[in-house]
Amino acid sequence: MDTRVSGVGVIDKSFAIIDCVARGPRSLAQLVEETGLNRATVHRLCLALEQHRLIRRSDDGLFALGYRFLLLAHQIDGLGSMVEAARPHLRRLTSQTGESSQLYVRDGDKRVCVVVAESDHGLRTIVPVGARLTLQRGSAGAVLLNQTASGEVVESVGEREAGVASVSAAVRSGAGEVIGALSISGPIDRVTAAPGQRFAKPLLDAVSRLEASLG
Amino acid sequence: MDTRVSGVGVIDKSFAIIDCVARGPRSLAQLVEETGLNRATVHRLCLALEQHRLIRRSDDGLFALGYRFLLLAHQIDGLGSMVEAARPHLRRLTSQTGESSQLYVRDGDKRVCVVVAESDHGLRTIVPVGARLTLQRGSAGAVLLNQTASGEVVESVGEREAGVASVSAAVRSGAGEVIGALSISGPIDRVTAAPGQRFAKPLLDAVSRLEASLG
DNA sequence: GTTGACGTCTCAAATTATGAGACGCTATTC
DNA sequence: GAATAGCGTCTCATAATTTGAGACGTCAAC
Repeated sequence: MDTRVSGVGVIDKSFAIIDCVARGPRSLAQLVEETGLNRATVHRLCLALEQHRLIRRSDDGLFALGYRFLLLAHQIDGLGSMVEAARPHLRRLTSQTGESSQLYVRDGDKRVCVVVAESDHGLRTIVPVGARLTLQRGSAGAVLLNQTASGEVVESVGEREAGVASVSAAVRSGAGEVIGALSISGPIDRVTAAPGQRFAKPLLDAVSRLEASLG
Repeated sequence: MDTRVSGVGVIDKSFAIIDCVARGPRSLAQLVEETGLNRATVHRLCLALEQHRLIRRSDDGLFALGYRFLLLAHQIDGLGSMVEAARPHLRRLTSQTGESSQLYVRDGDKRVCVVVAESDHGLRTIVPVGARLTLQRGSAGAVLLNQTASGEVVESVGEREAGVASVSAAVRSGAGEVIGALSISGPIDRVTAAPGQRFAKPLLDAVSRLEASLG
């Protein structure tokens, strides 16, 4: 595995190791094999990452992700409170519509899913928290590119993934800037080719309530 | 600031920078001042961390925590599903008892708070998600040290923090090993000096339901 | 117009990180 | 029971990376 990402070798190698461990607990030997790094190097970097609580040792000696990531995730500026505030609104929206809902924020030229409420259907769109998707396709992307007016929704049908349709609306701060996109998504067969028409009202209601609870 | 933690200089310096940024967005100059590192070094490490999406640049040019921590937090082995499963149980427990509840997991000689449901009281115990506390004091610590039997609760009064009392019970896996501690906590004035007597039943009920929903 | 502080960049020098190989332990095989 | 293989851990001479002084451009303040 070519571990070069940034040109700072130790950071590149360390996060190559962390990426392996993020897929599940692994032995030192497995990390050596998967990263292609020298065994002494992997060992030394694992010890250092362990001291920083980015990696931990499970009872059977395997290396696993450390809990420090949990704390760091909650320290992302402004995200913690937004996520906590948004969760009940997404649950309620999914309960009302019967379809999964997601909240996205913009990260450079991508969007990141930060809250998810999944529907009970056996067939449902799965977007895990932390997933990074393009801004170029999907209704949430257009919303986060600031291409909508307040009170307006965007729908997309089969843009990001075949058979899936979605509708999104912007979540704005008190100052009016777009801070997130709230989406409803599901299979076209169920949400129809006009999810905007079908879900605009509950979606915009949820946006209004979320904006109110953010202050 | 002495950045040495593990002896691997680049990791130590990088996480000194990340710790500063975790306290809120900062300029390069502020990071130089707070870490005591050379400006060129901070700049170079910030660019590398940015490429790894551990740091991002906000609109006004400040360095902020990157969203990759959100994804990594959700990839901590087994934690994501446990946290999702636990959340409604903690909300319900807090609703029933009127006091805040928390779920802890063990991390070496510490415990980490992974789910929180806060009560509505103006006076309530605040334990943020990600907080790391000792195993030596507090009811959850004793539980995670595997010092309790199934169906038993542990209470503590003023041990970890003056004026606060808590009661905890072990959450066990299907194989019977302790995987977490569910706690109720609040001011002594309200939860009394015998929180175990007062809350054992709803706490153990919540534990049973949580264990059932974990599989 | 001048000055100071900021972020960005370069590259010679300084320092750290690397990795080959040794070691001890444990499980497996004969 | 002995031999072997593979694991994790550790050392240190060498290789490679990282560092940081200083130059540069930009912008705001005076």
